[in-house]
Amino acid sequence: MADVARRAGVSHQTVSRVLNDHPSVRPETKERVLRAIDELAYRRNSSARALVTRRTNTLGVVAFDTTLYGPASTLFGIEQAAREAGYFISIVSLKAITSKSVSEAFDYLADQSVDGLIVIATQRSSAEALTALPGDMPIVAVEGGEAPGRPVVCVDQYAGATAATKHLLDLGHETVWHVSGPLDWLEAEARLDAWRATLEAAAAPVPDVLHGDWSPATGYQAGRQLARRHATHDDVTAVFVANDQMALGLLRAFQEAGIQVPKEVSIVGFDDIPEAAYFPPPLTTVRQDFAAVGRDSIAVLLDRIENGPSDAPRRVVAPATLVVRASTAAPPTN
Amino acid sequence: MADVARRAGVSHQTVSRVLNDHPSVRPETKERVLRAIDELAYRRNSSARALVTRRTNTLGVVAFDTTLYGPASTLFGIEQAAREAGYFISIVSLKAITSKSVSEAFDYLADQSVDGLIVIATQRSSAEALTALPGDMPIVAVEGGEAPGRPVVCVDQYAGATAATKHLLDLGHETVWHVSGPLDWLEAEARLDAWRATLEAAAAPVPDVLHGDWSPATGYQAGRQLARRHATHDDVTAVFVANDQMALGLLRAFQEAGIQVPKEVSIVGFDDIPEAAYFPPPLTTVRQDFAAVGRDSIAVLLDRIENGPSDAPRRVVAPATLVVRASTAAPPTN
DNA sequence: AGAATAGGTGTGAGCGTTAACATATCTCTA
DNA sequence: TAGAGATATGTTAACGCTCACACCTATTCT
Repeated sequence: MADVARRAGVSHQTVSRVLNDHPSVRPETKERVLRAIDELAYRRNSSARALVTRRTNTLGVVAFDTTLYGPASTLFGIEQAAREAGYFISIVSLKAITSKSVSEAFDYLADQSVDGLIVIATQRSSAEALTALPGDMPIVAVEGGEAPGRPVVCVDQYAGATAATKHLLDLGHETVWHVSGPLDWLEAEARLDAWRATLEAAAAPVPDVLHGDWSPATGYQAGRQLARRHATHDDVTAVFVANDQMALGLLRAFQEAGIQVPKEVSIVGFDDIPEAAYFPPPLTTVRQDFAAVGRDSIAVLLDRIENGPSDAPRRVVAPATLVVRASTAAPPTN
Repeated sequence: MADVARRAGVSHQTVSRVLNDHPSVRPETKERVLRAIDELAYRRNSSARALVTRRTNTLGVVAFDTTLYGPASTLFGIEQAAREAGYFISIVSLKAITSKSVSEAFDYLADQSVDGLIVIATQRSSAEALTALPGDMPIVAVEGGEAPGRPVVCVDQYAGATAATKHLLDLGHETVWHVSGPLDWLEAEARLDAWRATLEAAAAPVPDVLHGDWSPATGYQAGRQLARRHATHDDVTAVFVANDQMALGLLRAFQEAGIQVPKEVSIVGFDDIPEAAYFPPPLTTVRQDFAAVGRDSIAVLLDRIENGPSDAPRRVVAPATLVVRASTAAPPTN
């Protein structure tokens, strides 16, 4: 910086002013400084800057299983939004979410002096871990349920699951079965709750819930169970599956059992992964607006960083929309 | 730090020594300092440290379309390995890879003073952009072809594609068709080359190549073309598809055309995405060891950072293994 | 015309850490 | 027991930047 100042014939402070767009620098001087910067390929030292401003311009993100479509998309959205806002993103991708691993991740990122933290708190345990974190760092929970005192940004799981269930009821199905995700996931719980509430509101019977772990394998198992039931009873005509991957497993199990979708049984998934449109048959599912989640979470976090903690607990909800394809139809008329 | 020193009754330098595991500190003193650190919940300022050591302990990663399974998995592997090595990871996820966007990403990360850079250079253009980057920063290319002068870490695409093609030939197929990825992707090119070379080595005819863009949609289109060919000619019995998502599109097209897999036509994919085992039918495919790629790329990069640029251009290759499932069988005997 | 104001620029200090050197204490050997 | 060497600790000076303030020049107002 001293070199630049010398070359431009000004003081280091003026160089600093140019770098920070300070208003009171003569255009001519500014021009001269910029030229010097360019000629010397000068780059300001971010560490020195961070040392004095006490701001690293870096945001930490704690995520879990980022190879799944949902988390990966959320992460992507966050990264885009952060970069647009001029912030760097430092990521910790956890293999398991426990109170311990989350607080380790917190320590790790705090050591890096991040300005704020986004925790993709998909699981109940992580939402709990969140409340245990020191309170002086701005934190936003993404997909977290009620993290007391922390702002939360999430997709409207409830509305999405309601739309899915309602779609099936509206087609004329007596009731809708449900294959849920692991119940320690808040999303799984929200989808389950919405499904049940929608059935109850329609005075439809509420069948037993089948449980999976998001994987196609468990969807397949659930599918086999439902196929057996289909063979003996006659009341399985519609299934709302908590994500697309499990829905794929279900489709496979039904195919093996000779059950036609959607002629005999209708299926709705959740996520709208890129493959969903090419499932056999193309899957009716619920699409989540991950880009909006990314934008909103960054916006809320930056607000917290700049204006300090707000008293009003915020909860920002991104839309989820039903995408109707070929896996749903009216029930068979016996 | 001064507070800690005062509380422990030592100088700030001794505190620094304890923090950096300097050998010559009396255990008793160390104990006292550690207690003071703990009591005051002291955290060393990473910016100040970076300022004087000229090391930020941060690695930059430039990636592209991180919602795809491959890049997301690679990223995950890199993050795990970096954290294990005590480094932070700062990510830039590009929407498009051009020479311009890569060099912008470089500037962005250079402004953050990263100690080194990993570029997931899946596309030819990014591999080229790589060579244009300033030479004073340690850089490792992941999945890049020959980035002159830069070390490269990649999956053995060639061996994987060879195994896939050979598997089909060994089953008795006269030849193997190929649906490639976009040819500006180095992986697509390597898989194509390996496929062609394997056919030629076996003196099998080399059919025209069909082209897709990795998406199920283009796989579907390719599948329709092949289904038409299947109806008129009789020479489509085996297809090697450059990734699993396109293979899904193919399966769908074949199903619509009434072509049975694997009875009439065998299909092999590439990637082994989690869904692949539940495709109709379960897909024979090639699995890539992304964790190894992550580990290796970090290892090579840290080597460069610590020992300076080496004269020997390195190329580290991670294994790809064929996973045989139910989408491949011997050709029909007419 | 003189004073008040605003715009443009320079000076010095300090952010919290580590490196280099200086100093004090201990241990071992001749 | 003296003195060399190792061990343990303290002192001072950077690292490269921004902040607070001081200063100087124009311009405007009374």
